Amino acid sequence: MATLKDVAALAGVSVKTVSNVVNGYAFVKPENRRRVEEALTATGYRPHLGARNLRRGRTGFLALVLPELVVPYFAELAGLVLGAAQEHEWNVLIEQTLGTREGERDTLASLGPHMIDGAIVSPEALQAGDFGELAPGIPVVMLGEHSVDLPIDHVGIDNVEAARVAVAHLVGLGRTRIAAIGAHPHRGTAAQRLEGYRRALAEAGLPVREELVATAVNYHRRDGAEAMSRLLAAVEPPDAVFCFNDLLAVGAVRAAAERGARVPDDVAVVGFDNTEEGGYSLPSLTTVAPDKAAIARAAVDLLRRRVDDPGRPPEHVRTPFSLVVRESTRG
Amino acid sequence: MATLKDVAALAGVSVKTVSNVVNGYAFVKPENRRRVEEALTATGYRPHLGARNLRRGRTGFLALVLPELVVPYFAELAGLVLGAAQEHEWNVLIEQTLGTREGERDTLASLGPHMIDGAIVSPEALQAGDFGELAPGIPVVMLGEHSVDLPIDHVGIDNVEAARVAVAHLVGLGRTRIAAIGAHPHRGTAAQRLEGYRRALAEAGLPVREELVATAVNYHRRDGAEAMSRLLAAVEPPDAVFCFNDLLAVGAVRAAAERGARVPDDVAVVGFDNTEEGGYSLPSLTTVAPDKAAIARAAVDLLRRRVDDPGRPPEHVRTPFSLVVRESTRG
DNA sequence: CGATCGCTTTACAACGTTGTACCAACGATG
DNA sequence: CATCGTTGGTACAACGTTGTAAAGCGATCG
Repeated sequence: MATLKDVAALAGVSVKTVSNVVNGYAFVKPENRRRVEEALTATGYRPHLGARNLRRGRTGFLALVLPELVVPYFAELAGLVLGAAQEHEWNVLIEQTLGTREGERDTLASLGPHMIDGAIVSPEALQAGDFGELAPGIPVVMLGEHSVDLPIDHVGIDNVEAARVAVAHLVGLGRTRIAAIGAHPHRGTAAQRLEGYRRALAEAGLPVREELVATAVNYHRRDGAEAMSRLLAAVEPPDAVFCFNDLLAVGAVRAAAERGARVPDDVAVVGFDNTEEGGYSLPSLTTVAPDKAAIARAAVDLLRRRVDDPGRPPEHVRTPFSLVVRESTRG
Repeated sequence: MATLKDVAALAGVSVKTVSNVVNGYAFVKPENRRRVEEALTATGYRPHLGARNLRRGRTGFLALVLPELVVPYFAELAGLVLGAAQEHEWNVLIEQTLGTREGERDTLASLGPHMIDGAIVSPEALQAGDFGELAPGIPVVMLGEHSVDLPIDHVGIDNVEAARVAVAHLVGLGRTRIAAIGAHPHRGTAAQRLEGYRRALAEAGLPVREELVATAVNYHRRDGAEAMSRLLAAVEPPDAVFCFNDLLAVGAVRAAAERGARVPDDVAVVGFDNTEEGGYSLPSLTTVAPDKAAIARAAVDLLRRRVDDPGRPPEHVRTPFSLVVRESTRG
């Protein structure tokens, strides 16, 4: 592989001059610049990023830390982050934590301070305080949970409001026994969506029945199906369900079908995330649609600014969302 | 951040001795080893991978090049590759090509020879000859398409046989007008699955009707839906459809429902890939289930061996598959 | 008792790049 | 004509790591 040395030899100039041309330094004699550029293409020179990193202290890598790629929301998000990062000439290192707190710890620790310029983290189990100790000095942008008290950059939608809108939609259909699937003791987003759920019920003058709030350990299809089965087996089953993500909703729809409950006639279902899958399921899912592209873009932009100026005050970016109404809540 | 120098100073030994301890060199006096290890933990030393790369010539990175993360099959595969790579102490760099030949070219070219130890590529549009020129000297393992003539390591299932089995299953249900969705002029896997389709029909003494072979530009849900709509609009619609991946099948099922065709009563549907989504769709999908974990493991193993010994003859690994029969073909 | 051997450690150089310091040529200025 | 600033170029060191060569040190052998 061609190095600066090779190119310099071919062009008849010093190594540094070639480096200057490569880096767009202004004061290079046109004649020399031409010669160097020729030599550059002739040798097919590619800078050695490891060496550059060693010298400059920047790696050109960004870590995207998320629970699981098999969860469509994260897969879609990852794709968008990849695209956004490319525009900043960043390469993306995707790390799966598998949703465990340990996984999130290990990942951040193992990446070390040298390998990445910064990280975009979608925390699931990670607690607030963990960040300071785990990623000392690593610029981090958090996704999802909105904890204003943390001195960390953050991007996300207003989860409380989004959940409220979703449940208000169910209320608007005339449903009164509205269940929630996805409560979780240690997840920030779960708490916020639950809060929005409560708020919508309160606004409608409906009571919050604890037996209609189903927890979900993970947010997979299986968990949604199990929760829905439990709910439908009750003496007074719900006439609507708000699921904290689309996967839960897909599982819930499936479980409803298996138990002979019609969606939306007997149970209306609302999901969250607007994954493509929800648009094709039978019935198609009404869902909260966060602007994922905006999230990805904002996260990368924020990280860029943080890297360029580590001292700046942390910023909280709220990205827009909308409610997409489809068959699962349309008589 | 602590460097070897810092650790050495603290332990009162030379830098190299610390390096030796870090790298597990056998001949270090126990006393010194102890002191170094203490200093190591005291300083929280983490090797600088860029520097190590520069020195060793290995980066510790592996590129996973695939069309799109939003396609569940690739998301699942990516997750598994991430896991398998971890066991080899490899970090994974995921690159999306978006299925275009240009994307695949650019990706391989931009990664350059320095950034990665090797690449696992799931080609979609890339032509056979492209590899030699694009990735000169980069160890590559190909996934999916099985082109024995290429001097490149390769992992995949027997696509022809898998397709044959899938279609034979439909034949076994007594279906006679069996359609195929997913034909594509430039995709190796498409050609092979089509071949398996033809073979199964031939074995059953059924004619191959060209009007029952639907092409799909991409392999997304939308394409499956469009193809299914076209097929069902025909004078003599099919009574079964073999889709070249699960996404196409999901789209096909949706289109069938929209046109009032019952699955499987009116049209039986078989997918390919055994994505989790297919197991929860209504009806759940009968599908060809490649052993994705085996594919991921084999690919990483193969790459490891190729990296360690660039001269070895290329190997073609066939991973197992099975047919998972579910509601979409069960009366 | 000197030579030899195995273990242990170290100094040094090098990987490819870029920042710093410095030098040289040049035209313009006083 | 001496001085100065601008422009263009180079040599050198350093980023953190590890391979190489070599040296120090006991112990063992002839």
